[in-house]
Amino acid sequence: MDDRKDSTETNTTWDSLDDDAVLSFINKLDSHNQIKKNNVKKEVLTDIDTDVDTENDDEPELNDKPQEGQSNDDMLYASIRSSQWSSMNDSKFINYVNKLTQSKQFDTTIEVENTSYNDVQLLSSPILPGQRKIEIETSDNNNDDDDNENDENDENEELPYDQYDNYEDYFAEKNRKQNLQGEELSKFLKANDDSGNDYPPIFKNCAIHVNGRTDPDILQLRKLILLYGGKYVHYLSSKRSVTHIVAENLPPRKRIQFGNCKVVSPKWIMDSIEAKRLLDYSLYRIEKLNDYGQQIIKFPKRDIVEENGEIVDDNIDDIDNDQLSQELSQELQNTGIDATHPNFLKVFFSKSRLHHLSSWKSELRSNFINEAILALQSKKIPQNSPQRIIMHVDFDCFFATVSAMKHNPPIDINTVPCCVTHGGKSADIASCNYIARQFGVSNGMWLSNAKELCPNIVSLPYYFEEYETISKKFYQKLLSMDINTILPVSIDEALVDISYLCSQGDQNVEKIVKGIKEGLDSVTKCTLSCGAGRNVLLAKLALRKAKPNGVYYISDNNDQIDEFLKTVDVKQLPGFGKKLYQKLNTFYPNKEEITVSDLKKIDKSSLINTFGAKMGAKLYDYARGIDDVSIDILKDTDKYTRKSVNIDVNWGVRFSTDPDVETFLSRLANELSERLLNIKMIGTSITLKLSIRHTDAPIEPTKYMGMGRCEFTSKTAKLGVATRDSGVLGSELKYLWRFMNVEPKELRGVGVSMNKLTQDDYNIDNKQMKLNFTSNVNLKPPITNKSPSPESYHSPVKTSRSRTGSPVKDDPEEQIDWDVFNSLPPDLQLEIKNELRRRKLQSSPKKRKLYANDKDIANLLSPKKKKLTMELEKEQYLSPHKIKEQKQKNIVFQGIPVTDESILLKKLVAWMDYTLIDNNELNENDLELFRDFMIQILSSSDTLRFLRIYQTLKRRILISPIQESKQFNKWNEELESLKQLIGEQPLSDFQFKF
DNA sequence: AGAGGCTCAGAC
DNA sequence: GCTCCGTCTGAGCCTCT
Repeated sequence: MDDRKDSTETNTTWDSLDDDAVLSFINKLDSHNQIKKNNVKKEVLTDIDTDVDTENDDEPELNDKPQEGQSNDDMLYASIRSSQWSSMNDSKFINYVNKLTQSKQFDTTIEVENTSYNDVQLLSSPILPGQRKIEIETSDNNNDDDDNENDENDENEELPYDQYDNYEDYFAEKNRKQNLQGEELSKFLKANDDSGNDYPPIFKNCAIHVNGRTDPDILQLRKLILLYGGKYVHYLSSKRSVTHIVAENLPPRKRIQFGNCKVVSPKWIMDSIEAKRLLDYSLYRIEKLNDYGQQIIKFPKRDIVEENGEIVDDNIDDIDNDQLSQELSQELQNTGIDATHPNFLKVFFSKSRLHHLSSWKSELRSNFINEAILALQSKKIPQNSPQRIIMHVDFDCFFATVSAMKHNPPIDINTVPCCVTHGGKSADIASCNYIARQFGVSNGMWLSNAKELCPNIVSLPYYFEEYETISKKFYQKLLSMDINTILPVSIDEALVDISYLCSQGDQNVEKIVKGIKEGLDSVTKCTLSCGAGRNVLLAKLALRKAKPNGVYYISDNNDQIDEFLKTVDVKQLPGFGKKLYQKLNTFYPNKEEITVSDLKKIDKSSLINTFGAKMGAKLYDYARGIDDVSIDILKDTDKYTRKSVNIDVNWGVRFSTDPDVETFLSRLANELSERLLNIKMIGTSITLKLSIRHTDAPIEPTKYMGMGRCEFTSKTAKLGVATRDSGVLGSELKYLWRFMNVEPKELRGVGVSMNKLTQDDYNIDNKQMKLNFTSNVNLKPPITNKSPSPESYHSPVKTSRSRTGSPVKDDPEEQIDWDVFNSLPPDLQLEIKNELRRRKLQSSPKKRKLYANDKDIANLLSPKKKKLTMELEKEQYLSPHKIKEQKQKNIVFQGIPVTDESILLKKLVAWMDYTLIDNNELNENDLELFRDFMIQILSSSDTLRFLRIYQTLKRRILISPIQESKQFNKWNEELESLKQLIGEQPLSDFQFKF
């Protein structure tokens, strides 16, 4: 089975083969393996649904009714006990498992029991490759449990089920035998292991082996483990794939293949060559975190250095079992990798080309520009050249060139069509070379589409570090020249003022530019192109002409410029995209290609009418070759200071519940806070941007984990105080999320944006500031090492005027020392945040605008909307014979059917908060409507739902920061009377806790 | 008229 | 086997004051 891996690794250089050769090679191997497989009579259940055993005689009935107070595990085990599962054959068992696990009664989140490593008895150890052959005498002395043996032998090897009265006894006996085997193996290994390695316990009783990648089956597998009684699962994972899962305390059962997952016995592990290889592979790889950081077991005494330079901590005592279990269940919960994973952001950004592009750019804008300013100032280049010459220099298909060069073996960019992608059919092409472009391939295209156009195209991986390295050389080289100024455009592109250089020597601009290009070529070992002209516009247009691998200069002569512009397609103008083209098209409805000369014919006022004041004027100038944009970084420093910090995630966003989203928002807040810290800035305005699946778009877009067609919406909150405190940002984002009222399942993208930025210098100044809201919260002065001024104890809230010594109550400008804030206990923090919110809502009239949203509960509860609801409610009396479900659908509150429970609860909670926290009036009519609604639920015998709603509100009111107000009392009364309602119900078989 | 929020387009 | 569709800026248009 592993022959394939070996031969590919040792005998073949994959990279030298073209796609076809690789394919035929793989096919050969596959057919070879197929033959081998067919010689073995074995049940492989790859497609469970289609292979249903019709003989269901001994298949237990599934009890579909979940019972109150039982955990999922309880139910599973109860289900196992009550069934004769042990007497089933594999196919029946799997079938049964499937039914069980696919039925809705099992939550997908199953707690994994924690065990400490110390409690685990070392019964066996992994087998090192190339070591002596292992021979172990086992009690039943069967040697046929390896991969090639057949099922009937397996059957014989099993303990006879019928000899045992119950599962427990059978289990105990089987377990005893297994343990015996394990002990012997352990003894043997200990006796023969002279390596001095102290391996952690890996195998106890049984192992589940997942042969291949993480896939949707993993969830099923997780349940399977539970069904087998596995209490704790270790899993060893390599990059992107779980290769091995080892579960403790699995009751023995013969090997089972489940999809591509296997449950194997320890004996199999002992005997199987495949297992040894797997272990070897795992042991080697295990040191490396997989993409999502699910590194589980750390091996001591092994000095393996992580690829990206991080040295893995080898201390086995550091293993955090809680975290381990958590990560594991998280992994198994997710059928794919999506934004619910704790490490999603980190991994996602590390692989996102667009993110890299952006961070490189901002890095250049801050660090490089500063460096360049110093370098340029020290050079004292005369700025009084007779003519200004701007050069736009850019790598030819940068990513493709560098990836091809750094690939092993290197790809000849000039002969082989290639592109840079993550691989896969809907992977975006980040960059493709000019050979590929001849086939019609272009950047941004999906790989599958590119392959249709160019079947031989080679897909290269990203080498982000290499791009940076080469870019550095590029910029250093540019800086070393006598340039007037330089404006970095992106990692591979810069605008350079070469006026001074061109005024020296023989003053042949084209020759000078060519010299620069060749210098850059040789430094970077790539090819670049340069365009030059009297301004940025012309430089950019010239660059288009120069590409690839060339230079072009538009002479500084009005006639020649006009001549050049005539033929230029308007789409080449910088900033002129699809939408502007559509607008321009109204002037020339039938023209195929609109050129700049066509644009020039349109008078200025028409342009301004069509494109707006600024854009119209700009286009008017562009048509005449005029562009006065400056690239002088020495002069306009203000222009290059950051105005906003954004985080956008529009890939992998798949949430099912509000808490999922809120957790994610917290992570975004942390990330945002970190990024702000990096640039030492704070802000007063935060925006939440949501991408919501378009109603016409399919639930799952064609692009894997993509966003598909979406509608966009955003909402801004003013913070009232400049901060980057992640807690504040997080709760602000959650607050916005709540008010935007979006169904979590429909979310396809989330973005946050921090605006109104200022340099963070207040942090240094105000270490001593304290918090205190005298009315609500009694704060003890925090203990500080330094002795604060007496004043700071009494005026802990910093106001703009407090500096001058007269703190003013309720000043909206108040500022909080977040360091002090963070040192407070969480409950106090919460109180303070709520207090802040209350003040802000009252002090900032803009905030009210949130309530003007027509989705908001406050408006839904207005009389106009109420009528609508009444009409909806009337409908339900029209058809008395509807089935229960339909009847329930007609129980509606504010347009939300009771069946949309999560939306309903969200709305109710928002309503409650609106009245409690934000201290708005609780309308008597609204309350009545709500009461009617609850009574309807109760009379439809949907007591559980009634309870859930009740309990949600009850919990909410219990944690409400406002515990004493008119509204609070009203709500309390209302909930109390709802509670009474249940008491009147005839149904008494429910038990509830209030 | 000016300020500010939301949205969109465009660039890499 | 899928795949990493971010981030900044400026303009236009709207509403509120």
